[in-house]
Amino acid sequence: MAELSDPPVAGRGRPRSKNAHRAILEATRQLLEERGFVDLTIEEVAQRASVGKATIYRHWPTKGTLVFESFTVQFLAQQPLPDTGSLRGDLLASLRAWIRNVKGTVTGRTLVGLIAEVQRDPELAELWRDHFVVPVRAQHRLMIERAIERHEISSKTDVDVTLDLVFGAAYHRLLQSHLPLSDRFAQSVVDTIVGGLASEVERSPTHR
Amino acid sequence: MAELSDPPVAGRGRPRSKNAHRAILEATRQLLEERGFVDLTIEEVAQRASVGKATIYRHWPTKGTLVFESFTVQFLAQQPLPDTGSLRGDLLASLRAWIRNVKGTVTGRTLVGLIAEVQRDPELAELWRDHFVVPVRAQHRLMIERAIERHEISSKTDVDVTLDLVFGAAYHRLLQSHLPLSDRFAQSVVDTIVGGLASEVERSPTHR
DNA sequence: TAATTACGAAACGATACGTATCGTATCATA
DNA sequence: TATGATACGATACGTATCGTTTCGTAATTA
Repeated sequence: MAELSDPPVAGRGRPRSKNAHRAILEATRQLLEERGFVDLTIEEVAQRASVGKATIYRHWPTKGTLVFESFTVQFLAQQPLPDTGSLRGDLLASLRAWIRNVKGTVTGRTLVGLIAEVQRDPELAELWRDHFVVPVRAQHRLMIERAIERHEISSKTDVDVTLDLVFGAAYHRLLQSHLPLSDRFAQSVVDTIVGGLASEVERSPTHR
Repeated sequence: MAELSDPPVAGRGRPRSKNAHRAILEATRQLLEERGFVDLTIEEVAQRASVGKATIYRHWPTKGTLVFESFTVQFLAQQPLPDTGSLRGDLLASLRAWIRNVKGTVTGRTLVGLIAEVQRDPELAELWRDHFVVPVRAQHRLMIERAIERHEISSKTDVDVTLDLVFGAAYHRLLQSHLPLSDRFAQSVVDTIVGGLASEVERSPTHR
C-alpha cells in the first residue's frame, strides 16, 4: 500500500515536499466529506492545500488515483478479520463490519464514486484490482479457508464464488440502492450461503 | 417503458418530430458501439442524426437518460423468463442468458457505463430504479415464487435476498472484473444458493 | 558554484456541457 | 385563412474542468 502516488525519485534536484503530499491528502479527505467524489475538483484541492495544481499532478496522475489513496487507508483500517470459530459467525461479523463501514458514511459514498470511476478509467481499474480488490479478497478468503480446515465445509468449495455471493449481494444493494443494507439482509445472506455450502458437504461426503 | 423521453405534449404548436426522435436513438445506438458510453458526446449524436443539439435536450434532459432509453429496449428484449420446472433450472437459464447478454458485448459495456453514471446523477438513479431494476426484478421474482408454489423451497424464503445473491454475484464480477463470468461460475452460484434454500426447508419444515 | 528538480502561482488550450438565439416549418384554433 | 404557439436545424455562446505550460524561486546534489 505504502506508495500509490509516484514515489519521490532519489537523485538530484529538489526533493518532493512531504508537506505538500500530506496537505494534498488531507485536503482531499476534507473535500470528499464536503462535496463527495463527483463534485471534488483538483482545483479546489490545490487551493485548500495551498499547493499548485501541477504539484498534485506531479504526485498523482488523476483525481481517481488521488482519491483512491485517500480512501484505501481509511477503508482497509476498518475491515477486521473476525475469528469467531464458525463460518457463519465469521461471515456475519465481516459483512456487518462492511455494512457499518459504508452505510450512510463518507467512506461508503467515496467507495461508490470510486467504483463508478473505475468503470471509466482503465488505468484506475488496474490500480483498483491490484491494490484494493485483491488484498481485500485475500483477507476475506482466510475465513473460508479456515472453515475448510475445520472440515466445516467441503474442501471442494469454490472460495471465489463464496466471496462473490456474500459481498456481491452487498455491493449490489449499495450500488443499485433498491433495498436497504439491513441487518436482516446480512443474516439472510449468510444463512443461505452457509446452508448451501453445508448441503454440498452432505451431497459429496469426500472430506476426510 | 414506452416513453422515457419527454412525451410530445398534446396541444398547440408544431408536434415533436418522430423522425428526429428515431434518428437520435439510432445515432446513439451506433455511437455507443463505436465509442462507448464515456466517449459518446451529445454533439456527435446531433451531427450523426442531422439534428440540432437543442432538439436532443428537448427530448432527453441528459446523456444518461438518452443512453438509458437506447439501452433498455435492447436489454429487456433479451431477458427471457425461463420455466424449466425446477428452481435450479430456471435460475441457471436466467443467469446464463444474462451472462450471454452482457459478456463481451456492447450491451454489457453500456450496462457498466450506465451503472457508473447512475452513481453520479440522482435523477438518472431514480429512472434506473423505477424503469430498470424494479421491472427486471419483478420478472426474475416469478422464478422464486413459482418454486415456493411448487413447495420446492420454503414459503418463508426471502425472495429479494435470493435475487441479490444470484445477480449480485454476477454484477460483482461484471463491475470488478476480478474473475470471469464463466459457466462454471454460473453453475456454482446457482448450486450454492439452491442448496442453501433447500436446507432452510429442512430446518424449518413449516411448509404445508 | 553549477546543474537539476520541485515548489506555488497563474495563464493557457482543449473539450464538453447545457443554454440561447436565429429564421423556418408545422400544427391547433379562431 | 390568419394567428399564435411550439419544434425544427444550425450555430454561437458562456461555463466548467481538465491537464499542461510558464514563470521566478527554493532546495538539493555533484
